[in-house]
Amino acid sequence: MGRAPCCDKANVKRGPWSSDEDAILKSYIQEKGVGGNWIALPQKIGLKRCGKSCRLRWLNYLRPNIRHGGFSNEEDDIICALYMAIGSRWSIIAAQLPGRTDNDIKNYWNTKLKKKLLGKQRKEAQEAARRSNTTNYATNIMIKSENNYMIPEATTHQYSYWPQHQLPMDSQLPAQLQNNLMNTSTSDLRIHDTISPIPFGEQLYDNSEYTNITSDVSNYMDCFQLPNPLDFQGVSNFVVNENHDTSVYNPVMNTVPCGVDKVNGCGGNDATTSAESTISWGGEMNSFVCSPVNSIISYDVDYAPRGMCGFEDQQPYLGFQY
DNA sequence: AATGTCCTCAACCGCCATCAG
DNA sequence: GCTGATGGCGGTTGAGGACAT
Repeated sequence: MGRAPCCDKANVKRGPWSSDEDAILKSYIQEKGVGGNWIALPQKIGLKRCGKSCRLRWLNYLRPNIRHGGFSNEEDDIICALYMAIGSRWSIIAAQLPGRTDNDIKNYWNTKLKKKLLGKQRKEAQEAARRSNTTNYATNIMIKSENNYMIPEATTHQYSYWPQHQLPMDSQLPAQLQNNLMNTSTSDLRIHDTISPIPFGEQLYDNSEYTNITSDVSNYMDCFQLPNPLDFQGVSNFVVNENHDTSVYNPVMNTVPCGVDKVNGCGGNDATTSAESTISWGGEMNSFVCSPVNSIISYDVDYAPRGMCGFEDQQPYLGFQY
């Protein structure tokens, strides 16, 4: 037996709101507030609407200071960066864009931004294919470009994307890691010893229950104003960039903290957590870490998202450092 | 002008989390 | 701890407008 509906569907009006209905709802809420009960509200003010519908109408349209349409390039960047980091958690993304609603951002992404980025990616992929001197650091390395987001097309219903940048091999990459990367085949790179020690991280792989990195993860979560760090209960195996000041996280400045995924029991249905499905893992991932965007190294082992480090079948993916 | 197709976005649906009793 | 009510959210739908033929 399913749940009882929140309202009597036969006796509620559906479809677009009239200006009269808007006026009634708006004036009441502005004067008296919601009163903590959306379900009871429509009856109280004489609207033949479902309480949920009232709530949606208020939040997405009638609420003061709502902006519609006309997304700026800066907003595009923020949406892209956040989508990249946390996936389709529109409410969190909306919280970073004053005046924008999650519904608006979701619509904007689905109808425009995704296509825009895909188109750009196709173009760049074609250009890159023409360049015979493209440098591959690994057999599955992604095509590089400058300062652009890219969306892997071989994803399912959602897209991941990642800004692509030239690997700063000469100056920023620690010498040992440079050697490891240049002298190691792709398959070897899946052995975590190859990329150990991690220059900035504390612990690449530890199958123990938790690590002291969990608190750092919580800090990252705070950056995104995630309401409940326990969503990420079980997170461990994290590489944390100690030089990355989470307090100044700014998508526009290309500093992306990390995303997380549940660690244990990641397979099967559990593998469809928001972050994971969004990023479209190729395999079962235990965790991942994003490095600052402007110094990504792009590997794509088993379709792992680029510029990240993860674990599959208890084996770490290759790294991403700079 | 008529028709078909595509696009946009407001609104709905259903699931999950939270909370009170 | 259990249950039902409610809130919150992401995915999806479909009406209507824009555009193409």
